[in-house]
Parts: sequence; structure tokens; C-alpha cells
Amino acid sequence: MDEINDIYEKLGGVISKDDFTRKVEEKVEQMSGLCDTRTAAMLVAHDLGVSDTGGEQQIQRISEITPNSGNVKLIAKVMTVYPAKEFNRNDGTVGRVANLIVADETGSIRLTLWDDRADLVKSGEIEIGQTFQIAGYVKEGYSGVEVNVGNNGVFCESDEKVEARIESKQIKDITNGMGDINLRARVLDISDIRTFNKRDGSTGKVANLLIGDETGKIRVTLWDELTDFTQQVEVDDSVEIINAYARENNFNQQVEMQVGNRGTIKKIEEEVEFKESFTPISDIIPGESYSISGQVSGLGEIREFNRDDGTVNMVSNIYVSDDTGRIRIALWGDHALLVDELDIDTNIDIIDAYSKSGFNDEIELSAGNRTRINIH
DNA sequence: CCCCCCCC
Repeated sequence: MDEINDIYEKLGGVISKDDFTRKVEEKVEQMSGLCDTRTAAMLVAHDLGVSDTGGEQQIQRISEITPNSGNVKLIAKVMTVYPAKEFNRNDGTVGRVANLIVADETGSIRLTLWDDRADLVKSGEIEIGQTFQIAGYVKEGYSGVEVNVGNNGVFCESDEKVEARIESKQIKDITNGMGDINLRARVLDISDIRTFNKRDGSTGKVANLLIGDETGKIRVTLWDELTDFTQQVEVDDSVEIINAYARENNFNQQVEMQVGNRGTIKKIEEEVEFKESFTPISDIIPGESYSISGQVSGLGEIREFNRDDGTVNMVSNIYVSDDTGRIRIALWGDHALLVDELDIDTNIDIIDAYSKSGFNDEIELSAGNRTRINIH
């Protein structure tokens, strides 16, 4: 309460102490709890024409925040809200912590709220899209630079208009281990939702999207409730992903993006461009994923076979030629049926097929369930 | 945390 007194002192008696206190309480009320008393007092003082009440530090642009920024004041919009967590302090009290991603016109940053402020997250009072006046201290956190709002900080809803800019990564710049990835991309392929058993015995859900931008494409894995998104989106829609992380898979060491319970994905109106890049057939080497474009130059029969695990599958083989060469393509599963629709010279694109050294040591492409085939 | 490069 001392600091409120200090603020009152600066008013030079333009209002009685009681009136001031009442106005401060009203202000807190107006902000429906999303404002602390000290900030409310400064706002009241400001309303009364007195702006020199202390905390008039320069508003910091998010892009200019560095680990050494110290105490900062910013106005930013909530982009992501993570669930609050509780922990036990050494003194026996229960601490609370919650993280947000907030953004202004220049970029986005992680905000860590402690205790009373974290409770605002827990009670659902903080929503995506709200704008806040924030004062806190900067430190290097677990996943990069973050602004911490403790008991001496300010976290107060603001009616300032903030045109939030999410700093978008380009797909080509995504590397293994990267966190807090935001990007906009175009949906190229959508998987079914699969269920699996977690180690703890519960059932998990997983689904994938293949997305692309002007710089490349990448596979995205969605977990649990987020898998529902695959039902709401179509190929060629554009999406924005906030707070994903990148990991190498242990199958073919490809870097993939994961969107877990800390991340979000949504459709956006803006169209992200993507252009498939096709490899000349003569450039294909074994052990990579390729897309090729050419004409059908050979057609085989559909064959059924038993896999080692006893399941039945089918395969057919076709040949495709372009200006540089000719290659055999094994069409697996449902793709095998395509031979019935194809004629010699049909224009065909085989997208994301895996190359390997096959029959007679010749290089061939495998068109499996992640391969897309367009006939035109 | 899941899946996947399987035929003759």
C-alpha cells in the first residue's frame, strides 16, 4: 500500500485520499481483477492528469528485448496460454507458475507469470487475443529469453490496439531441437488419426500433416486433442502453427515438427505459396525422398503378396520417363490400383516417393502411403 | 509418446 501512497503524494492534493482509494478500487473492479492495485493507482493518477508517477518507463519493443534488458515494460497481446502449474517451495508454500506467449508489432516472447498472476491463468481469466500492459524482468529461461512477472511486476489489461506480429520461421530454417517455432504454411497432405497405447497405459492419439512454404516442406505431428484439427482442414488450406518444436525422428533421421499441448494450430485466410520441386529422373540416388514429373512409359500387373507379419498387401509396378531418364515405380497398397487408370504417355507426378536400389540393382521409387500421385 | 520404405 506504501507505493500507492507514494503515487497519491505525487498528485499534490487534487483529490482526497479517500476518493483516490475509491477510484483505485473502481479501476481494479473495471479491469475485472486483471490489474493490480499499483497499476490501477497509476492509471487513476494518469486520468487525473498526473503522469509522472514513477513507472513511466519507456515501452519496450519485444524484438529489442535481450537477456540483459533487465526490467522492462511492454504492451502485448496474448497469443498462447499454457496451463498453470503448481510446485512446492522450500518454505512449505505452494508456488504457481504459468507461461504465455505474447506479441507486439515487432515479435513475440514468452511471459512467465508467478503466483497470483499464474492464478489468473488457472481460473481461465486470461484469453488469447487480450492485450496487457506488462512490467517484469527479463531472464534467460529454459526455452530462451522470457519476461517474468512476479509480485512487483505489472500485469494489467489494456485497451491499446496491438497489431501482433508472430515471427514466422521458414521451413528451411527449422533444425533439430528447435523450440517455440511459429510458422505459416500450406497443407499438402493429411493423415488419418491413429491411436496407440502410452507407457502409462492410457490411450494416445496421433496424426500428421505435411506442410510446405516457399522454402520447403516438413512433416508435422499432432498429438491427442490436437489431432481433431486434421478433420477441420483440407489440402491447400493455409495454417498457422504456434509453439511447435522440431525433433529428428528415429526412423530416417528426418527433422519433423511436433505440436503438443503447448502448441496451437489454426487455419488462416492468408494463402501461403508452395511449389513442388521435381527432380530429374537421372539425378535420383538411393536412400532419399523424391518427387518426379513425367509420362507413364510402362505398366505392370497388380500382385498380391503376404508380408512377414502375415498381412496381405498389393503392389504394382509402372515405369515413368522424363527428359532425363526412365525409372521403375513400385505402387504399394491402394496406389497399386492406379495401373487400371493409367495409359502409356499419361502425364503423372509422383510426389514424395522413396528411392532405393531394387531388383537387378536398379534404382526404383517406392510409392507408399506417404506418397501422393497426380495424373493430368 | 506414433507411423513408415513391404513384391518379383
